[in-house]
Amino acid sequence: MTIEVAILGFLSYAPLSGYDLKKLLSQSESLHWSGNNNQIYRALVDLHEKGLVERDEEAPSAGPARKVYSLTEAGDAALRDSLLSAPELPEMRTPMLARLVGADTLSNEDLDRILTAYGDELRGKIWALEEMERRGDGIPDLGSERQRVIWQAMHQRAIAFYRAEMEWAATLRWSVGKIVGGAD
Amino acid sequence: MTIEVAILGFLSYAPLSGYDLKKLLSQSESLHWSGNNNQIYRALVDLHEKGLVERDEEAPSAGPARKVYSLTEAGDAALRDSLLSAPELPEMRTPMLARLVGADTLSNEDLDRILTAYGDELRGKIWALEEMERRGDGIPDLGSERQRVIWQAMHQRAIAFYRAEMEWAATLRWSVGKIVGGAD
DNA sequence: GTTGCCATGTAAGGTGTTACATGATTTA
DNA sequence: TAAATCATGTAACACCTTACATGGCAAC
Repeated sequence: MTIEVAILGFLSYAPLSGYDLKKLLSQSESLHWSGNNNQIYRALVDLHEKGLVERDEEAPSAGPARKVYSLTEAGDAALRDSLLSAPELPEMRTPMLARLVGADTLSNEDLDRILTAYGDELRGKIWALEEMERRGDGIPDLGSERQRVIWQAMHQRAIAFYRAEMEWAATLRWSVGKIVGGAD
Repeated sequence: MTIEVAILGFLSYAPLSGYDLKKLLSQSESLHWSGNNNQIYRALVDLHEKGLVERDEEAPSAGPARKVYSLTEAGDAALRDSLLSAPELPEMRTPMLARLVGADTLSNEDLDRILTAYGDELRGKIWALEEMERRGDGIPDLGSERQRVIWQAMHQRAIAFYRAEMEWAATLRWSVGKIVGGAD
């Protein structure tokens, strides 16, 4: 379970509440997590049952009750184990590719329009991510200098992914445009 | 539902059975589909109930029974609609990024080892995809010349994705190696 | 006094995977 | 005769998302 690894990772810096984790996870673009609660609170219950995290219930003098989680020794070991286990390959999910299966039903104009719209959408996303970077948003302020390099690289990876997709769409648009030379 | 779009797309070329579709879908790397049956046969039932496909049951003189599906007019319209609707952004799922959240618990050596192993894994994947390409595998033999350019581009996109990830891992390895200059 | 943030959780459902189950035909 | 391919389907479960539900505190 990939979210559990991320949670254990974050807890390796400091004890955190579910709410804290939710913010950290949804903040970070490259973790591409929707920000839903269901998953996180259930993952924490699960990790607690497995003895990988400890729960500390704060009875607050002011503000809402918080449950603060921290790594146990077993949790620390489990984190190391999953970091050192055989790496999993990444995957891309691009609905556009599924759409293009049926592209032969489209006129050249429509196909061009679609690829252009896709490129525009991607440009917007890239712009937003670059803007985040400029503001220092989306990059957790946790860990060593080495780790800060890693956070940066993760963010860069997300940007590069969208940029590659944008360039791919532009190239494809050019290729299919060239074939028919304006026919249709 | 992204798989339904792909199915409608394939059916726009010719009537096909569930088995045919299964082969086409799992063949194509960029559609990144596991090849499971559950999904596909249920999707076909679903599309049939919605009136988007027609089912033709072949009573065969030899061989097993086949149910051959073809697009209805409504199906054709639905396909066009989904192609022309607002494009969805792609996503990458990279478990490695989730792992790297906890990278600060690792020594420089271990981190280096992990990134190296990841790069090797990616290299293997890229090699396999390039091999497929050389053999003309993984690219459906369907549609116009324009469409063949699209199939090619889809395959190229998958390769480029893994290659970008491999280069990213190498760069990160170099960056973190530089920071500490061999310390630990 | 209403909006926004802190903080916890649940319900329902969509999407996808692995594995199971069956049986005929073709190829080595 | 054993293995691969053709062909259909089901069961169980993992993962992830949207939306719902509740309540206190802070700021404007």
